[in-house]
Amino acid sequence: MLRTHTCGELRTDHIGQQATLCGWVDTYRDHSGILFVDLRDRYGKTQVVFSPQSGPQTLAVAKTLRAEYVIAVTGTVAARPEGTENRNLATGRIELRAEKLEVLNRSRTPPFQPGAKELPSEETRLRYRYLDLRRQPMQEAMLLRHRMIKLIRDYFDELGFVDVETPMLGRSTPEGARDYLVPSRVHPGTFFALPQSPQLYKQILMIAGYDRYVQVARCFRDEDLRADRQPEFTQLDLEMSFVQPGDVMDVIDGLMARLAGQLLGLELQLPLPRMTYDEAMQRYGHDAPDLRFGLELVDVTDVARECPFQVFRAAAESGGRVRGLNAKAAASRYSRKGIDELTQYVVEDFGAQGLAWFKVDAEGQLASPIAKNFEPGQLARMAQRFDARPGDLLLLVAGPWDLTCRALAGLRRRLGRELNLYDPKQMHFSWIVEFPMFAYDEQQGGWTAMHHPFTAPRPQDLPLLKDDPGKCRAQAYDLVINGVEAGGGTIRIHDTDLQQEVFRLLGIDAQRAQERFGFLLEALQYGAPPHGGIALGIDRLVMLFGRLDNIRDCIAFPKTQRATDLMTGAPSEVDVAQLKELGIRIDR
RNA sequence: GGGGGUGUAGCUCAACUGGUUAGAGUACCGGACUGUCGAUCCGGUGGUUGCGGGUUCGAGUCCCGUCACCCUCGCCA
Repeated sequence: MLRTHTCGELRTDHIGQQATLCGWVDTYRDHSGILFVDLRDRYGKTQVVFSPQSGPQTLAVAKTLRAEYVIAVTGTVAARPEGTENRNLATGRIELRAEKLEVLNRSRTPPFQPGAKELPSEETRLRYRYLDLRRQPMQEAMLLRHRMIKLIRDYFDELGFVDVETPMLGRSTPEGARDYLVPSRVHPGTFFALPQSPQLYKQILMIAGYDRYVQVARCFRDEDLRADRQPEFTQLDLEMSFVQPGDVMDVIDGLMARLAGQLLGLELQLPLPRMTYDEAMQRYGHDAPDLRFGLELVDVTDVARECPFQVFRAAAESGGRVRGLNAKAAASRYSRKGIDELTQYVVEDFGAQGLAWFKVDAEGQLASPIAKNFEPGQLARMAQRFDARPGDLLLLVAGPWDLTCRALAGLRRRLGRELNLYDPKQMHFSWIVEFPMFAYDEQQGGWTAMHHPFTAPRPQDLPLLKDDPGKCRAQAYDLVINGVEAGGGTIRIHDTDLQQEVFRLLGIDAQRAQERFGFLLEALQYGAPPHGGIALGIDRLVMLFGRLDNIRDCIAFPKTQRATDLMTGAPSEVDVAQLKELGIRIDR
């Protein structure tokens, strides 16, 4: 090693010792006769002092040092003179009195300094990612990620899980997300697809008898990005044989308890709370509700049906709902203009017709421009239903069930943030269970799988497959942390006949099923054990545990929202020769 | 595909309703300084106001188009 210690290591115990440090020049303070350099590596910072005692040659070279130069300094560890200690620095009681300096590498003037307070634009950070990754917050995020994955691997190893790698080059399955395709040179005109998840492979592993499988697996989905979504992401993927939903959830409960304990010092109460999908939609309008705060939805469709207010009555009479929420004590917080903004939000983002509102006056009466459209008794019933108290603000949306869910869930999330209804440091873990098997696709006019087509229905719902698929519930469970879907899983179908029946319901005819999933259908006929599993988004977990608000901040080399890499310039055009070899011609 | 935000010096930002030569901090360059730690002090360099077009006597500012980045709806089995 070129160094004897790291830049975060030296303490008063080392006083008098010779030491050699290597690192980057974080800052330098040149006083002509004496010169200070804060030398930085990922372990910390140490002050190096160059003075006439360092020798004229060394001092002269030190004067040429600039930000981000890489140097090796040898010297004596010394106590700082009284009164010059730096309490903000772990190494602040000592300094290295330089005797020898070697410039290992110079740096161009960096576009930004990793130690600076002001953060450059994210564009600049991504363009010069190697500089950004030198920043302490990024190094902490990378370290947190490393520690989390280490804990995960240890945990599953203790439980007897086997880590098996599955292929990155697989078969395209147009169901679900768009695939990233990889052309085959050997078979021109054909393509591999990068995995959206190792779903089918892990089921095959169960059939192969591996019993408990785990993998930290890279996955790819060619869909539009979000603050918590990358085209390339990492899943904790696992599968178990001979299990029921509770068995999988118990394993994850244990993992979450360990991660929360080891990484955050939080003790989780197990089992984690479990709520059905129906209850979540009823109470929060969302299948991944943020349960750090209440603000539950209230249904007043029955009142709306009788009231003269046309907007409400029409919604109620056409099978829709009128629901709303009570922003406690928020009437003064939102002016007319503020409410207009909320209205614009639900209208533009969720397609609501509008946002009805009431402010609760000092007498507990509902006041609003639309109040005249209601009879006093109806207003009183609504006030009671919302538990309206003076100073409250009631916000209501009328429309089809799923629209009221989406709009009010969005509104609830927004109000939770704007009204500081929760402590940002708080963590809430819960399960949402018993999802519907199918969702009806209005455009295509048919059933689609809510999770994926290999999901097993609840045994008691089997008759519903034929009679009323919409009511059929799956053996499915999602882990929700702070309103973020951290992962989801299901018990799988292990019976060929049932699998074929589900395919039929989804409009996947026998021939297509055979083409795409024939290998699975075949494998199911060779002694498939009952099995199920789950996949958790590791990037999201790191984001949540690190209290980051952006998934890019916990990925070393992330993509932009347009799925490009600003550092490498990927994706890029390729040589005509490469295309020719693959039998591909670009049409544009 | 839709909605919104941002784009001015290497970086972070400013520039009232359109009006003189587009400013500040920082970085950078030069000078001074032997105990600083966001060092300080003096001086200096640095601009295609993302790009293209238009309106106007005059555009960083207004209009149209376009590009990039971010947030979001759709999408993400």
